[in-house]
Amino acid sequence: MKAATAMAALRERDDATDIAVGEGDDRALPGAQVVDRVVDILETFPRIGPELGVSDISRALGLKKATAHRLLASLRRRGIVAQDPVTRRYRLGLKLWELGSMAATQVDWVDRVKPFLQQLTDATGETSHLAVLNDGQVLYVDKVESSHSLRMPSQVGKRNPVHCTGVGKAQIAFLPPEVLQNLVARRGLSAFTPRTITDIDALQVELAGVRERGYAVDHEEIEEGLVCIGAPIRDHTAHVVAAISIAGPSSRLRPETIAGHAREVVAVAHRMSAVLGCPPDLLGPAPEPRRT
Amino acid sequence: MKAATAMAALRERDDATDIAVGEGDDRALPGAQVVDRVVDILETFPRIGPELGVSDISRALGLKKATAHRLLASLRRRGIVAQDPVTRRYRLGLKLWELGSMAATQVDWVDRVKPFLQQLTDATGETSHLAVLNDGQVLYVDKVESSHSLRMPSQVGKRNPVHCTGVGKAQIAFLPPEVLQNLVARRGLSAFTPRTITDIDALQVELAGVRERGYAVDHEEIEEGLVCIGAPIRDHTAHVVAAISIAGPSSRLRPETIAGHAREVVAVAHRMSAVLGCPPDLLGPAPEPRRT
DNA sequence: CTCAAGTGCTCCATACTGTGGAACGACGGT
DNA sequence: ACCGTCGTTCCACAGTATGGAGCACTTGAG
Repeated sequence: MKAATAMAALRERDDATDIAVGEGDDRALPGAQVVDRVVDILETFPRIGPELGVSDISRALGLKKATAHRLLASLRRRGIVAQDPVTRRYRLGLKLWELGSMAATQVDWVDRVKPFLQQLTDATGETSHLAVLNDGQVLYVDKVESSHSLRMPSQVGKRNPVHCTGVGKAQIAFLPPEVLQNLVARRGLSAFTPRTITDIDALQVELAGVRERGYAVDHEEIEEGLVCIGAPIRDHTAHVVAAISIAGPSSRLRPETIAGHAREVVAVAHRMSAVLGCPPDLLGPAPEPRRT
Repeated sequence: MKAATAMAALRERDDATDIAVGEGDDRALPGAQVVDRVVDILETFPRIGPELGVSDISRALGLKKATAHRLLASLRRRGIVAQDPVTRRYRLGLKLWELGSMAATQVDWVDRVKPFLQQLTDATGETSHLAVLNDGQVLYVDKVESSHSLRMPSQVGKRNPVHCTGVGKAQIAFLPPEVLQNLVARRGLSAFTPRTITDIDALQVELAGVRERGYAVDHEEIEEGLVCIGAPIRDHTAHVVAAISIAGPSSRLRPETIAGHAREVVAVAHRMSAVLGCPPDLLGPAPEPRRT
């Protein structure tokens, strides 16, 4: 039952919004204006900068300065945003972080699979990520840094497109076809590098390969020199609820070493799925274990 | 400069609200009603339960069902809350977690000191915590679990009183006297166990000891059988900005072993302070290093 | 099965609430 | 001293959120 609610939590907007035809539905329903503006303000901080003044926000959102100030003052009183006492500029507050961490613990399985991430980094020596599908993008939930000096900046809380990431392809490969169509229609297939897959048919072929192998590879499709290997995690109903990946420079994750690393990724993913109660026979393809 | 903003971010409401005489200041300023109601709704989830219906919330907050529904619908549209497609009940959404994690990365030093927490747990074998002072309470920002089977439940994102925790006492010991007075006046000194310090004068004596030793000990003051050893972390201006602690059962953290463990805690805290640019001569008392 | 009490949700006239133009004092840079 | 910009305050207006009433539906007891 816990897993059932966990699964529901995952699909969130993917069930509600992705399947729905449009997404910019009835925007002007009553009670929405202030709420929308508040959320807009909060989303401005990640977008523009970590520390913003009233004027910055009013300019970025087209609000009057007085309005922006009033909303910010209300949010400050509640600790949602904080104000630097000397510069008088605002930043996101710790109360917001507190609420956010409560949201995370509600997705109860996250805590249960986190320990395995460390195993993955230990086994491969590369940075590993845990990500879920949310609102048509992948959202990085946790990571364990590689000990190598060459590594990526922090990604926890960040979003990325699904079609050019290991964790993305590992998850969308198992979506119902019409949901995938909808997702692509809404988010598009933007190119980030020459190797990004921008054609829907090519993507379908790629995803068929993912289903067959049980893991997904991102060959510098979102960033030059960055290679990822991702594998899906399934809950007790065998639905894909998240994905893990390792990420490293193409100099370390070379074509001839990828299969070996993928074995580790899939092995850890299967262990996570088992913890979530996934029946062993529904785990999906497992590469033959390393001979010892 | 990064450290300067980091410091400001810490003190947030402690400068703004704690020092101010009252805290329930001008509540009825315009633009506040909807914002307050929205924050009230969000805070209801941690307080009542992780999954609430419209009626639950309207009852808990005294809102009309229609109002609660309208606000929840607005929040859902933005992903701040999510709705289970079958039970139609609401829970905190991943967008909130996303925003919260952005708030955390804005306190940029957190990422810089996190690696040291693992060192502390490795050295002591106990669960270690990183916490900041916020709104007159300690807020747990990160933790590394002990490998022991006997351990505490997840505390990240949770709040605790300052007067009966290692991380709390380690921080309030270095507050300006009037700020401490204010804090105690607002939060009180509630008793959780027979050993909780509930007298302000006794607390002052205890805190003087903390300043002298450079670390704070919680001897089952918040929970029977739970012992914590905390030490402060200072930024480049030598201000205390956070604290770390180890926590374990009184059976493992016995009186005769505490001094030894405290050495480790203080050593790691000093290492963290050094990373934040604290001048070595302002680190505070350092117990003589272990002889090798 | 029936009924009643519960749920989440919708509608709409009312009036309360948030809006934004204008103005203020305070900085910080020319 | 100037000017531009900052965050902040004020207040009349009107646009917006409010909540009572009622909807369709599920749940559980009789």
